[in-house]
Amino acid sequence: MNVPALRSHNAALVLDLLRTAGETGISRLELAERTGLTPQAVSKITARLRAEGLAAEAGHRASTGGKPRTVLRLVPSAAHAVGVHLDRDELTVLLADLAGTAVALRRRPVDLGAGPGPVLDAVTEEVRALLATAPPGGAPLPDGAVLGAGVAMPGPLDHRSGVPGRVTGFPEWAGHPVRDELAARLGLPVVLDKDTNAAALGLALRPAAPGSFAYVHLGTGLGAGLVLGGAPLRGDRTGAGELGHQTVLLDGPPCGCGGRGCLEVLCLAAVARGEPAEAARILGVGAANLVRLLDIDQVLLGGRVVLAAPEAFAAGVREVLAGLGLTTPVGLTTGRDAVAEGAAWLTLAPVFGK
Amino acid sequence: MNVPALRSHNAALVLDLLRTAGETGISRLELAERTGLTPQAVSKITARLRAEGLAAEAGHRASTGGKPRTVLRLVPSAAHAVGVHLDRDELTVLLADLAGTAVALRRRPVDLGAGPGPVLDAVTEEVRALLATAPPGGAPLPDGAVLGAGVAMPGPLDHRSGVPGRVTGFPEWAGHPVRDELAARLGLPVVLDKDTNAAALGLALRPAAPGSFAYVHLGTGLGAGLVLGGAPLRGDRTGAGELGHQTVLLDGPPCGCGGRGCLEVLCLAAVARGEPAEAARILGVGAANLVRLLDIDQVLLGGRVVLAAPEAFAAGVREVLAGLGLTTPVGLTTGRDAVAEGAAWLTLAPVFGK
DNA sequence: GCACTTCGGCAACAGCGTTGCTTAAGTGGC
DNA sequence: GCCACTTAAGCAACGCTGTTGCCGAAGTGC
Repeated sequence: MNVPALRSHNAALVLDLLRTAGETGISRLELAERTGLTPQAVSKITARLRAEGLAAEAGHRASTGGKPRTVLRLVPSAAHAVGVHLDRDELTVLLADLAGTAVALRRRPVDLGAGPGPVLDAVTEEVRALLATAPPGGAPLPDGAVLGAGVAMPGPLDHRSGVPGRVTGFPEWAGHPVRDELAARLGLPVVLDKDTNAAALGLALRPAAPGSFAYVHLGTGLGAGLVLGGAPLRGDRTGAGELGHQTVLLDGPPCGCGGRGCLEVLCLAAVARGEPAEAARILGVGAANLVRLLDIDQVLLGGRVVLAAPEAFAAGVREVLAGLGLTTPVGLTTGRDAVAEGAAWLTLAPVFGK
Repeated sequence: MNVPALRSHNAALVLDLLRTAGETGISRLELAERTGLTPQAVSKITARLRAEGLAAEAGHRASTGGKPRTVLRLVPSAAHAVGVHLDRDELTVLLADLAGTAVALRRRPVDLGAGPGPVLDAVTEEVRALLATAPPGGAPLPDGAVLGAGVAMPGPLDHRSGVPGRVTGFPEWAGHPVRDELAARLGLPVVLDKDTNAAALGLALRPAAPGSFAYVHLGTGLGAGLVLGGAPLRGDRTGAGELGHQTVLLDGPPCGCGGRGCLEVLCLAAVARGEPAEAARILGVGAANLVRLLDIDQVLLGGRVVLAAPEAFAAGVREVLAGLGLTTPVGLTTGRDAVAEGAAWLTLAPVFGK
């Protein structure tokens, strides 16, 4: 690392603290304490950030016997990013500001099975329309205000090259250079990642997020996004989080993956049989395995099947954990746009050194 | 991060490259390429390291039409660390040099069940004896040459505070300040960690180690050390790697942990029944779960039970992985001192920024 | 009204890696 | 044997980082 890299490292550190402070804001001295830098260094860094329009002063704290601290806040409108959630049957595109808040959103049905050509046409159209109209009622976005686009889709795929692998049931996507093609079409930097990873990233960057947690997604399939020590775990082949094909029943029913007794098969079979309590129990066993293996701080449940009966699933999972003496909190994700928001974070995160 | 921190960061970066280059050595220009620093910066850094005695010039490369590159090497004898493996029935202490090579070793039987008092007496005695006699035939160690001691023992424990939890079958250790007491007795900085974590750390720091792997240990129990992206995963409660209590047989035989169908119970039962092939198959299922969930690059098997029939276990695990279409390499750890060597790395690793 | 406390900017500074140049030490053509 | 060329590595000057010392600004409380 060299001196310019040190500079941007520290700027990102300060920006991230401004971000997590949210609308409450944070003073220069608090920034100094949290970063370990001297107050004078923080003054210089925040002066640069203010000059760039990324931060602004916003009132004062109460005095404690001397000059009151000046509160600084992130300026969310200083930059934006596009988040694209390309699901099997639906396309969601949204524009997020620097704080990750969605300021505009478009949605339309798609069929992944139609292949990359027509689907990427649809993505391009929707993103262009999104940028042309957003923000609603505000001034049009100036040049350079959109940092890029993050695209989340079902795995398997390779996040480094931005190329999908053999998506189950959608063979025409395998090997298609989705990231590079979209980058060329949109004229923006594009990042591609698995849907569960994007959702987990978005959850990890919430101000009160625990350091390590698992986002367990039960929808058309079963997958997880793992966040360990604040960072999403992807693995070299973007394969991490394949919770659905964990063997939890030796010599159990066969699965299309070649294995037997896979968590996904058992859990979805219970759902199909109309036994939600059993599905929740099986999901709980999978969650307990995660908690014990990875020593995580929290389990977050999401996905269509879970959100159809959220409290029942949460209670079922909690019961399994409690039965093993685990006190790990079990939460629920809200809203259907978690993946699209996380996709926007794929582009925003580097600004904050994440 | 401030300027002095930047300096030591880069020094650690260079030291780590010198370490992984081993006896082959590495030239200044190669260091510059690998670190991204300019050759001149590398020259300054290596000059400081040479002045401190941590690095030395060692010959030249063949010329490629100009001045031949000067080869630099780590000076392993520049510093040492103590590694302590405190197992249920045996105590191993060794002295490792800066390259992690054991230069002296002592071993004696102990009984963890005797409680912290007599056992820590034994540790103190053995470490003192080790330092008094080592290195054999060489000059006595100068002051400050021993950076500290790493202690590895069976979990559960808290690596941050250096205090064991309720070790199964050894309740008198729970809450005993092992790290602080040993630090006071030895007059050295002490780091405490789980045996599997220490072994995994040592394996992770071998020059050719993959970025992500699992060290699966089958001995008196079943545990794993997880290395993800080059760094051991410990978790906030040092609980990561609890592979033994993964449920792999829903509603299977009960386990002392409160669960059912735990991998450890099934695997050890197969061993006890004299069915090593079945034990290997079960272990393979556990390994496959790890590979799929974490997208790791390699599985390394170790522990007394495995090492009693190493090739049979490796073959059995490979077969399960292959049956699932996984080509992840399965290796074996050699030698009974892997944990003690890893324990020494607990102290050495920070020198190299690890 | 004044002493005191606390915050934050100005100016000078030490030290980082970088740049431009020089010297050292080889190869290979003639 | 000489010389042009190539490559490696150190010296000196430099830009820029965060730090230190100091001072004015802006509050509180006797």
